Amino acid sequence: MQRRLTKRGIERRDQLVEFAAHRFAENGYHPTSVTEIVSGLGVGKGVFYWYFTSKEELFVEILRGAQRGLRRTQEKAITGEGDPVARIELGIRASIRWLAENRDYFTLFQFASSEERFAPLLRLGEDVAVADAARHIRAGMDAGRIDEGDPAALGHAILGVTNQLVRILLFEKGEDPNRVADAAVRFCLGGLRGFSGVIAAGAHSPA
Amino acid sequence: MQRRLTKRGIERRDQLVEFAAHRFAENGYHPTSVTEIVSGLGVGKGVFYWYFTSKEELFVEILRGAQRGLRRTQEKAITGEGDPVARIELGIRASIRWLAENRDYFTLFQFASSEERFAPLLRLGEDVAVADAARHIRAGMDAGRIDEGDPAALGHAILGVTNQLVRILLFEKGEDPNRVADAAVRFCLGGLRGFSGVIAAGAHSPA
Amino acid sequence: MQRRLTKRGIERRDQLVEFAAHRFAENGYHPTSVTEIVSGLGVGKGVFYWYFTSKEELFVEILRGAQRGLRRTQEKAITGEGDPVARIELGIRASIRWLAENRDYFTLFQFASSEERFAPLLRLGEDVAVADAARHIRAGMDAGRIDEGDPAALGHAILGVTNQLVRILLFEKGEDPNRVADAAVRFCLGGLRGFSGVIAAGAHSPA
Amino acid sequence: MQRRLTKRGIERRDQLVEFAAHRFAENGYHPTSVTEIVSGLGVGKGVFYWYFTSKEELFVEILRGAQRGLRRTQEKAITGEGDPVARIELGIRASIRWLAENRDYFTLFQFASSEERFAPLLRLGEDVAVADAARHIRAGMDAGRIDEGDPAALGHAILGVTNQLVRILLFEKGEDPNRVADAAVRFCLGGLRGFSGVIAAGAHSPA
DNA sequence: TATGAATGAGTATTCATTCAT
DNA sequence: GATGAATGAATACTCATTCAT
Repeated sequence: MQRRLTKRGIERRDQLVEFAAHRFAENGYHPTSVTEIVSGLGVGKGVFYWYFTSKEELFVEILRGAQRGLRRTQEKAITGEGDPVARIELGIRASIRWLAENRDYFTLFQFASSEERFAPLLRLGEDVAVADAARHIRAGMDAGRIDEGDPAALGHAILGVTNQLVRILLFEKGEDPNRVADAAVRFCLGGLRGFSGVIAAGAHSPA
Repeated sequence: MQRRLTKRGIERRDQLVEFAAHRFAENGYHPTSVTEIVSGLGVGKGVFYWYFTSKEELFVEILRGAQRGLRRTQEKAITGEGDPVARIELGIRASIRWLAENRDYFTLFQFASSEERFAPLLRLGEDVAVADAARHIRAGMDAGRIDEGDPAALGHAILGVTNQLVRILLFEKGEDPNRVADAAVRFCLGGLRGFSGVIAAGAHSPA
Repeated sequence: MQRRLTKRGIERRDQLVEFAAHRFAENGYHPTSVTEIVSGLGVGKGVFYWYFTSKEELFVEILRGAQRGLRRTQEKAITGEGDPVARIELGIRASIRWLAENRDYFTLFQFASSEERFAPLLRLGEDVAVADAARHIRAGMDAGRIDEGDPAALGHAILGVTNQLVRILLFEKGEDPNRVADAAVRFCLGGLRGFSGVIAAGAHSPA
Repeated sequence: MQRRLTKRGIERRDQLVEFAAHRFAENGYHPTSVTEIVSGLGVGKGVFYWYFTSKEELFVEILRGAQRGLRRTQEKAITGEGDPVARIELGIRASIRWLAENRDYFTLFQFASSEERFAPLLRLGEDVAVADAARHIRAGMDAGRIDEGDPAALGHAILGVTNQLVRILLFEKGEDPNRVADAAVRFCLGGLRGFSGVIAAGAHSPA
């Protein structure tokens, strides 16, 4: 929706985004009704539709904002670092730090990934982050510091580790973000160096 | 619901479970209505509530069945293998094989993880699998084949890698399950051996 | 909506159609809400959507039924009459009689004609009736009893006269249907014989 | 609403009337929202309620304006013509010409006739036009050029023919206004001369 | 005069669940 | 075991109107 907003309008809009993000994270997207959002803010229902064309649009906006925030944090973190492996490490640490501070958004990412409507948008953001990582991985390979392999796949592996450890160690067990980051970094950098496996690749078990 | 079912009753019930699982995976849990399920099977609504007390109960049952299936596959795969690292590898490969053949369930796991109601049940299953892996990891550490660390955390890291690669490489890019397994195994075994990182652990960036 | 209805179901459905037709006629289609319809019948809201997919569908169904009823009446009226002009007259009289007894439907026709969504359906019915009349008119022309001209246009002229006189004389002034029919027939049969006009055709006033 | 308007105010008001009339005709009165009207003109909502107390008031105003316009056209057309039948003919021709050039208003008349709220106003205008015609008809009867009968009823019959032929021939089939007028005049003048019917008046079919 | 913001009752429709047969 | 019918609270969204500035 394109609307010229006054200062007051911008504030209202931000209020809505923030409050809704919190409720969505806490209660789920579907179970959170528009009525709940507006009455939680003590405003009329029309207010919601003055700022957003639909509940879906609001969610997409929240998602976009969160992705932007995470990405900025990552970029800021690796600025000035030249070593590709170090850049990867810094990226992982920055992501975990950001997620620790934005638990709501992490939950929203989780949900978005499970709905056909939102998953593509989420993937878009993931792909950008993974492509970034892949560039560093490529550089690491060229420098002989990382085993040859598909850089994008390795980037996704890092994403998988990070998300799972954040969910379990950080949010479920309440561990310290830095220790979670240590564990993630250690596993990922080890993973990047690879290991051929006990069972010869190709000698797969029968279907 | 506990009901003594005739043979025909059992078939009906299974039909419902199977059909619903497919629709839930395809369309989402919330967007799929009970009406849609029963009319898709050409039966009346009473049938549904004869076998299940609620839509939620049905979903839980589907989830439980899927977890049971995955677990059995994993157990079967490692039976007879004594080496702990090989057991881990076999477990990873078995999981990926099973997920490749049960895409619907993978999607359902995703969704379950995003709803407060179902997440605990999902975690339960994950914890069992992770505990299994952790035992092998512990054994690997004792044998000096795996770097010291928190076995459960490492187990979760493996889970994270596996799920992400399955989603992206297998389902999104359509790669061959065996090649996906190769990539996952390689990354995970490397990860288990760890790598101390370029930046000294503990020397974290400022919050 | 295709549904196997029990006897009770058919009754309910008929109830809904009848009641809604009355309310639509009395109050207008838009101003009459689904809530009003169901609560007027003392049933839950779901009942409405058990029988109809939408308010619009219900209206279309009402419209179709009314058109069918009018048409049947017209057909029955002219059965057995061979003279084309007499057939026209009988058709006019039958229409007016039917409209007098189905005032609600007349009002609904009026409304339908004013909404882009429903107008085409209405025109379809009108066209059928006009085509019927046009056949008789054609026959009348061939017999030299009606002036040459476009039969369809003449049929529409008859329709226009009939509807307007029904609205004004019958419904507004409350005149007797037979007298209204007399006036309509007289005007229409005169109109069919035509009159060249005082001002020469073609000598049109300036735009 | 009575407000002393500046020149600019009058222009704004006219803009609103014109634009709204077009949207109402195109899209229907109910489906066209005030928001749509003001945003279509690129102004705020306050503007609307500065000039009109309600959407309904605006519609009434549009209707009144249209009726005034049509009436003026009719009056101008018959000015200077003394023969009553010719006056009728000129009136019909003028009406059709005006409707051809004001299709939007024709549609609005249609709608107004179908809503209890607006119908009385519409009838008022119709009655004026019919009364006019009735005077000429009366004169024609006195001069023996038109069959005896109820002049008002005959006036309405003319109105019915005109409206229907305009809708079908002019708007639906896109015929030339002059040819439509020829057909209408011919039918109406014929109708005024009447025809006793094949079936004896009074010998009505059974109810 | 005009704007953007807000109101809140109202709308059509959905849907998990229950009921009578 | 199974059906069609019914429930009614809930949902997302609309819109004529009002208000503060």
